[in-house]
Amino acid sequence: MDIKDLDTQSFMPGLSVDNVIFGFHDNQLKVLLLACKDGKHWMLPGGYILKNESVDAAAERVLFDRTGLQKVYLQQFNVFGDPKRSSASLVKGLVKSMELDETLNHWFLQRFVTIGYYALVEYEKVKPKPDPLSLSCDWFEIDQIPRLIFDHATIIESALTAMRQHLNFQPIGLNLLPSSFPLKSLQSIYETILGKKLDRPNFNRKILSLGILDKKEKHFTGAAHKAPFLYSFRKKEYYKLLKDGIS
Amino acid sequence: MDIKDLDTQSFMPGLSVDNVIFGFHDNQLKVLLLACKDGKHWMLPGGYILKNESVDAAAERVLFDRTGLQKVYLQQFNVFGDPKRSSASLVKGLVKSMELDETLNHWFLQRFVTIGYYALVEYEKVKPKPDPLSLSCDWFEIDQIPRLIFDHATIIESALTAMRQHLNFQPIGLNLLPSSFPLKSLQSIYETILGKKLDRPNFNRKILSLGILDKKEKHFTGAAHKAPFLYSFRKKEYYKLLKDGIS
DNA sequence: TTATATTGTGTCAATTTGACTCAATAAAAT
DNA sequence: ATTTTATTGAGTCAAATTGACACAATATAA
Repeated sequence: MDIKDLDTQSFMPGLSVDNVIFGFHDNQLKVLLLACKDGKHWMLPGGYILKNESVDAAAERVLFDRTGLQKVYLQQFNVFGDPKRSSASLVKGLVKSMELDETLNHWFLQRFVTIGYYALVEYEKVKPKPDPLSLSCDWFEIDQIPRLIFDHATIIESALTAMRQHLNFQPIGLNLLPSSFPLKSLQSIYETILGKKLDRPNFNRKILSLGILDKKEKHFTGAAHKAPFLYSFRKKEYYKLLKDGIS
Repeated sequence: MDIKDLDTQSFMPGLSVDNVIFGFHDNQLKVLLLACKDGKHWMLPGGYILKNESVDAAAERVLFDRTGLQKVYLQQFNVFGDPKRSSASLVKGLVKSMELDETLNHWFLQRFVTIGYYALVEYEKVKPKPDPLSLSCDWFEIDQIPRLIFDHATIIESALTAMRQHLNFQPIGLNLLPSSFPLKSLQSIYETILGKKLDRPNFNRKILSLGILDKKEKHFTGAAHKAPFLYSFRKKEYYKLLKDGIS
């Protein structure tokens, strides 16, 4: 997005998209956030919808602009349409800190309905880029989220709930893990999303029975224990399951 | 909605809600549709969002205006945001048939992103009321849907898919059936939504094990077979399951 | 050589599911 | 009055799945 486009009527008024971008690193689920220029708040990577652009394409564009990634799992999950979701006083502070042309104020001060998406991306492949309205772009552990603007904390909560439900009838992990990985990493993702510990033998049995994994070579981590086997996703079978649903 | 409000800037531009309202009658799942004034198309009950109204509230208002019902299950399920979802030529025909003031044309000719909701309502309680833009309001069997405008057929398909998935971890039926009903009616709802036949003994066992039903008196239908027992939902337990999810 | 941590396999009972059978019964047909 | 028909609801049983463990294998550190 280019700020100067805001007053040239390039975007649909009153509508935005916000992406909850999940990555996985150090056996932790992380979320990508942007630092507001007021130095006090963080926010979700979001943006507006071009007049001739589909809403899905806008979400993909925002994802690409912040991460450089394309063609990853990006799922619309909820619309946040409360007229009071952004407080006027906070917006005014933010707009002031952005030092924008006065004529742009009316854009930011309007009411926005935002469409929430969540994305699953490979942490290592992301090159976080702040947008023109923010100072920096960084990963945060899911249970150490800083102070967020508006209802963005609610949006993240809601994304987690949606993922938790999708997990029941969709495979997960292909866009979240590197091309090969130990089973334990996949289990940790499930545990973090579900918010509970899983029994390893039972998890392995279950996930292997889906027929979406290929066993590869052993991986010597240097740690003082048996080396785990690495696995990779069988993409064709994975996408088939994603489409048709589990069981 | 009052048509004259359209040019007084009462509504959020470019945004609408569309409700897929499901009812159940004659062992058939039905959808409530409105007849367009062009005499050729039908459409979903939809509307616009007041400047100071939440999106959910707008969907509730549309539902109430068409059915007279409030406080029923109404679930947001998807946003339809393709810029080409409404064809300009069709819109022009529709606007012409509505014989509106010329100044309103710009409202209908703009691009709309619509937020899809589906509702489950008790068929017998609905008093279908056409809106100011339509000729009539009627129920249609789910597999006998007439020609619809725009992407409304896709929206109905998508609502069914969403329901099918929700069925896996949510109870269903409370707002779709009268206060007491035979188990077979509930089974028929499940069968219609899932699009497949279910084994009666197994269905009964499963649904009764949820602990959300109270057995009531026998109901003599006048048919030449054993009279079925009626059941009613235990509302407290039903809503708890709706909130927490099944299993 | 032993200790430690973690992996992958194996077991087994409990639970759930799928595919059936069958007796009960409300009304119509004889 | 008796038989027939259609449908309900209970019961059975093997197969599949799940949950809760035990345990052997093994990569490195002590």
